[in-house]
Amino acid sequence: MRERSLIVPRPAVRTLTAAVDVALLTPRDRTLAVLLLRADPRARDRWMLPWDAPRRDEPPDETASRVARSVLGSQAAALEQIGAFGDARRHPGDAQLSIAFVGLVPHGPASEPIDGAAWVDIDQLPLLAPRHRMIAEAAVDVVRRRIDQSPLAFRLLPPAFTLSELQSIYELLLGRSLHKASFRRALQAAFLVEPTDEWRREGRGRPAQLYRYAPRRRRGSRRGVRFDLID
Amino acid sequence: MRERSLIVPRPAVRTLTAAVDVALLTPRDRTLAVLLLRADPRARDRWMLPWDAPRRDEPPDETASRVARSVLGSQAAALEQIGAFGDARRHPGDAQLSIAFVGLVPHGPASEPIDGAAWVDIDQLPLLAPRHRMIAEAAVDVVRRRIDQSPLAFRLLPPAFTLSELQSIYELLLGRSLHKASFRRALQAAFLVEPTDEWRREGRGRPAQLYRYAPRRRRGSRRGVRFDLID
DNA sequence: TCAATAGTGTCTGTTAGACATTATGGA
DNA sequence: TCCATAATGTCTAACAGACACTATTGA
Repeated sequence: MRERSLIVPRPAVRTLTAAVDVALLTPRDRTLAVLLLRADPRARDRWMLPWDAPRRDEPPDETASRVARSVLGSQAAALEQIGAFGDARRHPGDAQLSIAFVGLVPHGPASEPIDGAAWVDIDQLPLLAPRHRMIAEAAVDVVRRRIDQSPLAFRLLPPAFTLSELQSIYELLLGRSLHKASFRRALQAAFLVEPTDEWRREGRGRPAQLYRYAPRRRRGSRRGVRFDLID
Repeated sequence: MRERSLIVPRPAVRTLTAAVDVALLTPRDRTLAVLLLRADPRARDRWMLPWDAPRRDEPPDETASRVARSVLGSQAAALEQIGAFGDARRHPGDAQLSIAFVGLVPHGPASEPIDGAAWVDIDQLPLLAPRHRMIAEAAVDVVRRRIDQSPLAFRLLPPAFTLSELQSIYELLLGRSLHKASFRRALQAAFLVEPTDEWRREGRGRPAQLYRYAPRRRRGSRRGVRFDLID
């Protein structure tokens, strides 16, 4: 049967044009916003995601964090790869392949973008290259899907936050409202946060205690399969 | 502030060498096995994942299914992208960038590989290029993480299967044993399978009814956040 | 008959979700 | 005082997990 192994000859690599594209997300009002750059200083209605080509021998994740730093300033967002996109959809630099990353940015003064950039509501994307629109939507998708598996919500909040703010983030990402008492019970059981001795008052109502993210132990979670399918 | 926008000049793409690497997984005994090819007909102890370069204008997922077909025959495995790997770890074709895919193959006669290929226990990987070892491990990781979010288990089984087989797959992927009655209750509540009127007897013991995958409705699953963290 | 596996009924401790109540601020 | 928000206590239905039991085959 040696002939059959000839079906798979030793392959050789090919070159293609590649770019690293970054979708930075932040909570804004009641939805998520993505950071866009003007694609052209003269065209005021064409936008793009921050992106760049990898430098020589630069791994994609380093390219991504370099791109994120260049638009957010020194602050380094926590980036995660979404995947590689290489179909016919057009990229603003006509890259054949896009390596896409998503980053979560806490809402606040640190998230002020540079000139020429703007936070845009994810449900109201302007004119974007098809590849970039696809990546922006995939970024939201990835975050929504991983929210219950890793502590992503805390990356969208400043170091100190109220439990109501935390719950809002979860509701934003899950796309549904949660029961307050249950939410706090689950939070307490998970040992994810600890209270500070600060309180915040805003407007009327009782002031809220501030908490910080302080994961103390992984919950055993020795439970059966739940079959909570998404698709 | 027009000067600040100069910090982000319009980027240009670069070319790099790329490959599409495929990790095909199948259940085997009590663990997962990955399909490996001999890296060199003369070297009997050097192996590699199936891979190839994308053809001109061929999207990565098409390259991946082409590679999968070439080693599995006509059968098309359900492939999913793992991500792009581009660090210094060496690739057998010295590709700078790997676009990695994972595919799930049901155990059975259809999974017989071509000559020069072999299913290898995932815990006993032989000598592999570092890039490929990384991809193989990431493939298992991805599958384990998504098992409770999508019906991956059914892709590792033939169209008709017993509930004990299904439970074994879940136990294999979750890495722990499940309670039989609870497992079946959860399965029934999820409306994922339906019984056929066939039964299978093997060796001693009562014959098992065969089921087929037939998702009928998405379970409401309107439950609070569980905070079942993985990391 | 025994051994082995499939499949089901029942009980119990846990918990998600609902509801109500108290606490504490501003207007 | 009234209203708004935070925070917590209690109840209940649902459910995960444990156990026991029946069912059906081969040896």
